[in-house]
Amino acid sequence: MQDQSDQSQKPKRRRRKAARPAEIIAAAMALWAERGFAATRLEDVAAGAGVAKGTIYLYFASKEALFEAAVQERLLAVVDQPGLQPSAFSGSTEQMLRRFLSAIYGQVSDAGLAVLLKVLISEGHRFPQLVRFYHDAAITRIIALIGAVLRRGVAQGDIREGLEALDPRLIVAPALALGLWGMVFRAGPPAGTRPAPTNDDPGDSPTDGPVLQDAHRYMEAHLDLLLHGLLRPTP
Amino acid sequence: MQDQSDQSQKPKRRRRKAARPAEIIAAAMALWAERGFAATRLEDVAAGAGVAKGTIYLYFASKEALFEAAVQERLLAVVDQPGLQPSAFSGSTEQMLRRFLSAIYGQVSDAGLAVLLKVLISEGHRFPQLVRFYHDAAITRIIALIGAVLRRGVAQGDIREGLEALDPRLIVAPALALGLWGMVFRAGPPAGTRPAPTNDDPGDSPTDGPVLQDAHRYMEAHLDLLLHGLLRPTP
DNA sequence: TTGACTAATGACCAATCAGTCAGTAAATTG
DNA sequence: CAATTTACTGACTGATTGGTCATTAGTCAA
Repeated sequence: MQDQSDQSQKPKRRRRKAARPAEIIAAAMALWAERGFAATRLEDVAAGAGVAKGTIYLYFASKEALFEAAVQERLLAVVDQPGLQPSAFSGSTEQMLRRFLSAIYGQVSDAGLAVLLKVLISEGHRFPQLVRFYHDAAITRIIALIGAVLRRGVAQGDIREGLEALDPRLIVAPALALGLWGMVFRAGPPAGTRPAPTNDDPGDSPTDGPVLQDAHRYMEAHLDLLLHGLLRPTP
Repeated sequence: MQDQSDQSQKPKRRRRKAARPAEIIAAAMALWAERGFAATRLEDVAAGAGVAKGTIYLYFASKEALFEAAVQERLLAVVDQPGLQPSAFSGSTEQMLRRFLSAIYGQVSDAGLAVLLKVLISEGHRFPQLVRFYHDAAITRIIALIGAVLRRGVAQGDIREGLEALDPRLIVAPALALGLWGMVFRAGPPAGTRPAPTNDDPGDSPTDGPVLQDAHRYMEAHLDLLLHGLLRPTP
């Protein structure tokens, strides 16, 4: 224990009404990322945010409401990303796609969005209205954006005809998959949790390295694959 | 289910040691699919399987063990899929890829695998050894398979040079994304965002598994995108 | 300084649920 | 047809945790 004999600073409680909600959401998301939604106790969220459990209920009506608030807050940030604005429609198809994918990968490799995705995937049934909101606010918008990029590319003569109607999910899928991959395989057990400390094989499979590091390379490969496909140009 | 109205009048209990485990796993997976792992009570699993809760513990040591058994059983079935055997290495790149993707989509659009994926994504932290098993038994193998297809395609002159080292996850990602998409949005919002459904083209894949109609079109688009990319061939 | 207001607390409550086990009844054996 | 075995049952329990609320204390206007 450090001394707090100093009479003045550091009161045990502080009233910071404005800052609490964001802090609580941040703490909650950090815990959801590592333990999942159901397994995260509200008491731990409180501890992480430096408040007591009751305080959470001053700002959020329930555990579900806390998650809904997190999605709301986070999703708007995603959609307002500069690379996902209509201003992204300019230049060559490659430029448009690169701008778009950069924005998407930026969000997806950020832990924040991946956490919400993870919870939505596993616990979505509990939040039907939230799934709907997510669908309307994010999915629909992103899909429309990709559709626009495709249509513009075709109009410009860059993209093969007929691909205006390509399912836009095919374009984003690798980015989503990368984010989820990171959540599932990121740094297995922290070596303290498992009672079996048998130092196994080096486990340096080339495919599950540090995700953040080669996310950029992955994205470049993704872009190249999108643009040119696998086949080599016929002479 | 038919009830046997034979000489014996339907005893309240029946002893069917051999059939219980599979029935329990099936009931559990059905519930996990709709409610998730944590939210599924063992009592409901028991009801779904037509047994009492205690019976589950005759066959599985714990709730976790039940999930592990489900993964084990299901994963081996996936990997033993004919399209995922070394015999898939023959013919043109398009043939190889089509065979491979058919197998993958067949598994992914089957509810069984998607459920396990869903639980692994959300609850993976609880099953580190299971994540490892999954990684070793399925991921590594599938990734190696794709790597082989790529290398062979390059050797045959079909695939652009340099793509031997393409991250194989880029190839499977759209399939996984489709499976998860189905889990999150199934019975969700109506597809107002999808392009016009041009329904025709009876799914006449000869040896494919049961791929749903929508998934089939998605897969064909995926394959086309993989092979040719977006750009139109330069004249 | 004081009093009023209210943010913040944490002990407590009630509900949930994984896991247990003494007992029951279906099969099997002699 | 007992006697024996064992698959099966379901009421029970102990631990966990979402949510409550009477109490405490930080803040500020008068």
